[in-house]
Amino acid sequence: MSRAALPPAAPRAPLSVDRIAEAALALIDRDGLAGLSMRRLGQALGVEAMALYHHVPSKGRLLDAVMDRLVLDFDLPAPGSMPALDRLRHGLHAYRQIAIAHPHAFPLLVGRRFNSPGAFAVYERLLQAFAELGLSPAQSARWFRTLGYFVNGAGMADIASREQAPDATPLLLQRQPEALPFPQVAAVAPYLRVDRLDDVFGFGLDMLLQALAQQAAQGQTPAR
Amino acid sequence: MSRAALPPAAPRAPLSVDRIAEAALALIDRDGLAGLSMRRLGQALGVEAMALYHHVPSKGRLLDAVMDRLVLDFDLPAPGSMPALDRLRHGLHAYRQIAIAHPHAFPLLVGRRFNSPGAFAVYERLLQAFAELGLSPAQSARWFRTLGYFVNGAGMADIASREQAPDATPLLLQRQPEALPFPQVAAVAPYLRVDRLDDVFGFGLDMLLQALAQQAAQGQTPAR
DNA sequence: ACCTGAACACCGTTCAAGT
DNA sequence: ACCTGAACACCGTTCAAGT
Repeated sequence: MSRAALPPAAPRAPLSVDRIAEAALALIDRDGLAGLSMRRLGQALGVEAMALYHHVPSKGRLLDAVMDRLVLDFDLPAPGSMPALDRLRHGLHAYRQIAIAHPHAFPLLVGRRFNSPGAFAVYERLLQAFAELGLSPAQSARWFRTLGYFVNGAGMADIASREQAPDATPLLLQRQPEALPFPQVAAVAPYLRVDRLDDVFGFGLDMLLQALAQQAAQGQTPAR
Repeated sequence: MSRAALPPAAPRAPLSVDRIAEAALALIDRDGLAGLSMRRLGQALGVEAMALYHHVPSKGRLLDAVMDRLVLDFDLPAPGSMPALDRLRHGLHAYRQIAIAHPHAFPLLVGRRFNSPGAFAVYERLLQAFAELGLSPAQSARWFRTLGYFVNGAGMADIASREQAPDATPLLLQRQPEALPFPQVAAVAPYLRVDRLDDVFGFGLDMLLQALAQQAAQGQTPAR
């Protein structure tokens, strides 16, 4: 019924927040957010569920730890490595890849407040790029949020479009869009398909970064 | 223990999907998404939980019905009422208000696929505005998604920034930002506060609608 | 210090039964 | 046709106990 005890020569690695978070992410990736329970996580780690509470005070804080783990995949180039605008473009594409690589975990980044030191380190790099472009703190805040809104919304849409949840509504859009009583929707539907999501993301991001560059140039060379 | 039976003169209103969805939304608004259970919803409707399954096949489909109810608040002006760009601006501001009015339910709109007839009717109106501006179907799809990413991301950030969930991480940003070891974050933090969210949303939306107008004008008057 | 095991107050959903 | 009640297989978390 239970597995044979390991020999003392290979003792079980001790629990730690990092090890727990890593296992939690793996479980979420495999079974979805709803598939993560303290009991199943304990099982995956070879331990009773209640043992986890010695390292993590609640499931909420465990999810925060998973976010900290996730943000490590946010590959935002360091200042000096390339021009600021390229760093932003590269970084935001990498951020979207988190949504694609971890579709069940990504909503945590969007829906939960994220104020850990690791998160702040990423924010700092983003804001360095804005400052390098000559934006004021007020303008930096606006662009920080605007770009964040875009990439978070894009990631969520990527997930909602791709995911075939067992209770999801049927995908009316993917087949026979011409049968719909909505002519505009029917005409546009082919361009809303999942295989166009890369194109759309690149388009929207370029649109925003162009406007950002334009505004930065204006700020450095005041009109008149 | 149980409430007295109502007299036959005032028979309990019969259940219906709409009545169930309305009660579910009220429950979500009051107690959060996690506070919605079939048992508690039944209780709110004066009925056993299992009675709900005669009108709704699963909790997933119930959530779809709540989305259908929510989208009724999406006040997107009809064609002819005002210029296309103003309709878009008005509609997208109204959409954000859904996030602010129903912070616990809004994530459903962002995270779940939304292909009901009511949703298509809204999509149709949005796409009519793009067509009126002279966008091709391919361009309409790009702008439809780009604007959708922005408003969905903005709504989620509005919620995450405001909500004081019991297990949320502390709000390092709101107080003593100058104590952080991240100079750029410290400088920008005052402009990231909750009381600046209206300003940020207006800014980002204007940025996007400007780019959209610019592109529409180019499309109608081919260069050279 | 770290982990276990029982218990509490919940879940969504199935099923057989009532009217 | 519509609703009930018991049951099944789960939850997060508390608490007292073990080592």
